[in-house]
Amino acid sequence: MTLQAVRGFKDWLPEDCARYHFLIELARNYLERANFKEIKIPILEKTELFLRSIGEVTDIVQKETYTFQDRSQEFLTLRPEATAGICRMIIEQGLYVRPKPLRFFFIGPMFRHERPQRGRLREFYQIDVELLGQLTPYYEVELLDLALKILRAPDPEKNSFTLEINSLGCRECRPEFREYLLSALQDKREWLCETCRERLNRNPLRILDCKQEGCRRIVRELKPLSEFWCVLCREHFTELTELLSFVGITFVVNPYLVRGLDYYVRTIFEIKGKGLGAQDAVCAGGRYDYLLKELGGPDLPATGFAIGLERWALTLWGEKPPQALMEKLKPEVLFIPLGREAKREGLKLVPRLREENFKVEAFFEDRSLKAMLREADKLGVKKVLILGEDELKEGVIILKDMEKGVQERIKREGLIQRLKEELRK
RNA sequence: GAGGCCGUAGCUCAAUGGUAGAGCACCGGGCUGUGGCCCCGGGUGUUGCGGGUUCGAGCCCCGUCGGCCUCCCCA
Repeated sequence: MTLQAVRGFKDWLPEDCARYHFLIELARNYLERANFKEIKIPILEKTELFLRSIGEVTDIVQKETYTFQDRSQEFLTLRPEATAGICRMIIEQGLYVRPKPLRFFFIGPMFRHERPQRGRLREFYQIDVELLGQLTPYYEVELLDLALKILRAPDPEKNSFTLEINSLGCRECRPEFREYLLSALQDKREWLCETCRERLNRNPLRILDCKQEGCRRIVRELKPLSEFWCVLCREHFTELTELLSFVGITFVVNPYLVRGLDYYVRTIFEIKGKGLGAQDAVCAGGRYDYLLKELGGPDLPATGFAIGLERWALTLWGEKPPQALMEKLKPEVLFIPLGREAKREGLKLVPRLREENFKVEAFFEDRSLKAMLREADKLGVKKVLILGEDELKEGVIILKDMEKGVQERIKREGLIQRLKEELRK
């Protein structure tokens, strides 16, 4: 192979467009009914935006993003996520003065320079949903319900998604837990795995969801994060879980669910899909009450989630899209002209049929009727129109039903009416 | 970024270090105004790429690119 796509970047074949567009349209439909407004943000942002939003753990930006300098030596980054860009937009465009809550959603590709594996590409699509305002737990439940409804909508019978939630506490109480973590783990340092020893310095919360059995044993001995919640955080979480039960949402409280970044507070969640291997979070989200202010905007609490489009499709259908979706790719009508005059006629007839909203393929090649009918068969087309010299003379056209295998010579004037009757039942 | 497995035709996969194959797909014909079924014919290939070992490499070694799996990271 002399030339190939960049690693981790995937082509979308017609079949891929069919299934991804189906999911995107479905999500868009749900979001718009919940009064979320679609927005678009640029694919490139100044690197500084991500440095400031991701904060302390700056090596994430350096190691995991596509960052480069443009011709004027400015550092730019292909967006690795949507939240930072949307916050920048809200501040820059003054959207925060609009009636609260603000409800926005964005659909587009994100870029992360990570090692590709199943369900993890370097270019991948997210459906990103953000809700900003004075956020009571009611809003959070509304949002969780919406996320689950969207994910389950393509196949409501099948329960392929499970919701996990946790609370990280707030600025008042989380530092206390962090202190406790550091001191409690200090004397157990040597039993932690190598990466967790590194995490002690860089990102201690992450030790909670380490996958090594040794670390997990140690973590289970610790006092849980929930013991450190302040009164407000405790009340918030209690009300949240009570409301989730009230509306009948099944969930698992995972006390070891954490986020790597500092701006997350209180409620965080993940929705995991079945059959995805190690990368099984189809949807992840949480509150980021401090982010807008940290980026120089107003003090506006916020929460949101992002659905990974490719993972969503993988959970629903695996590698192969369902047959019903593929049917939409097939044309309804195929025009086969025999001879020069018939081709000329076709140039008028075919667009006319398309104006009537039929999906029409047309062959303008010099091939045998047999060969073209063979193609028609492969296309899966329902009706074939054959126009030859005899038909031209008589002002008729052959309408062939490919499923029944029967054909009929009908008057040209009656063609559209006839197709409507047969295809628009 | 670390480790492991893998890479042969469009696809799925065979081939002790000794002449690269099968099924499906595809192309041509039987059949220049009638599809599917059938029959006949065609292998369509830089064995990912580059080097090395060997009389001889798809197979062994090194490098590289890509895929998958686990870790890292996961905004």
